[in-house]
Amino acid sequence: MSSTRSSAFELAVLALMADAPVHGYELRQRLATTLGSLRVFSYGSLYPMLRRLETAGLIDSTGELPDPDALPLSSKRSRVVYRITADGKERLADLLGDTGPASWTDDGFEVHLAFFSHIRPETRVRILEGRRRRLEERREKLRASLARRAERRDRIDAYTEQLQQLGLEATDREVRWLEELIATERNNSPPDD
Amino acid sequence: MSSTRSSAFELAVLALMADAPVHGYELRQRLATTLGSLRVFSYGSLYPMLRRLETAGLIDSTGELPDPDALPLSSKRSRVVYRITADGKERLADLLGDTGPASWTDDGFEVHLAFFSHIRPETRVRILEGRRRRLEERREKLRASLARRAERRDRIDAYTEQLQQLGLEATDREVRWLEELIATERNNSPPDD
DNA sequence: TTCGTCATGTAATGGGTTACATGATTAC
DNA sequence: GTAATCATGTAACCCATTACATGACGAA
Repeated sequence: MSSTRSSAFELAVLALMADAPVHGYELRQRLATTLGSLRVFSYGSLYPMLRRLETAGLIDSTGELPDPDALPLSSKRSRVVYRITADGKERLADLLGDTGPASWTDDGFEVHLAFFSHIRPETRVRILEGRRRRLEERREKLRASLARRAERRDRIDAYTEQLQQLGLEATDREVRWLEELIATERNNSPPDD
Repeated sequence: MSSTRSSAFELAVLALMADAPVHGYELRQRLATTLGSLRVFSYGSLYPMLRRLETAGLIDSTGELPDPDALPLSSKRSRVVYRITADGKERLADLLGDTGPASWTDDGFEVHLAFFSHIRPETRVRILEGRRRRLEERREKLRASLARRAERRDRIDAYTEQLQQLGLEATDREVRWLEELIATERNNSPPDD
């Protein structure tokens, strides 16, 4: 219910807050480094989002000071520090476990992956497989389209065909990439490390 | 001036209309087939867009009947048929020639490519090179990020690293794809055919 | 003292979607 | 006659961005 699909954003915020309490400004920096250029959120969307989350009881800002000591930037600047609540943690778990109806263009998967370490291994495999299924569907559509073109039953532009060819290769590569990740995951170890 | 970045949409509409007069409903079908799943526009955005274009004098709807004869679906259904104006053609030429500040995530390039046959060969090369430059920048950023990680100066998630690795490969492949297209274009012939 | 950056927010705008409303025509 | 699809539109909403407004603090 009420799953307003800014959920990737919400997921990222809650996940970062689950590690440690943060204030808005810091949160944005961390989002930028964690998500890379996957997605950049402006303050104009971040602060209203924090409001929403607090109203929903998923985070709260009552405790004002984040780290009393051991802080090099010990400043008394006005900050609003948020921490995740019990409800928020539940919501986070839901979001993390949800593969969603996400189409292959959604950055939902990428954001998910950025917080994969927060997820139980079985769930990880489920999510990876979901992504693979969607990519396989796309791959089939592209193959079908290219095949129709080859049979001259369809008239698409030569440039569009090149684009589809590139898309097909990329999709195929990502499917194989996912299969490697799934295999590694089933082997019970995260990639690398 | 006033380049409200729904220009990819505008470009597609004007380009299709430059081929032949169309009405809104048909336009949407054609957009869907021409652009594939690149981008799908709903009527809720298409009809207002047609209004805007007409107000701007880029298209006009005075001539109501598109094809008096030679029409299998000869129906008297109420239609508003639009044709491109002289101003509209000018605008289209501008849009087609513009590579824009488009970031690598923009679908502007893909839409452009879908109408590449409308563009003069030299301009095509310019656009392809622009895209290549942006991709090369992205490639360098990804390489730098991965290198930092390798030197342990940066701590990014293992999954994120995998994602960056995939992104790097995809970017690299697209650069090479572009180089082939550019070479073919310099050879003065469109790909395939 | 002035500039950068920390820090929080609001208002206006952009660019789109879904759902709704309406009705004619065609195929079964 | 009834369902699909052709055809045009509007209203409500969603999600996010840019630009603006404000102000404190630290460093040059």
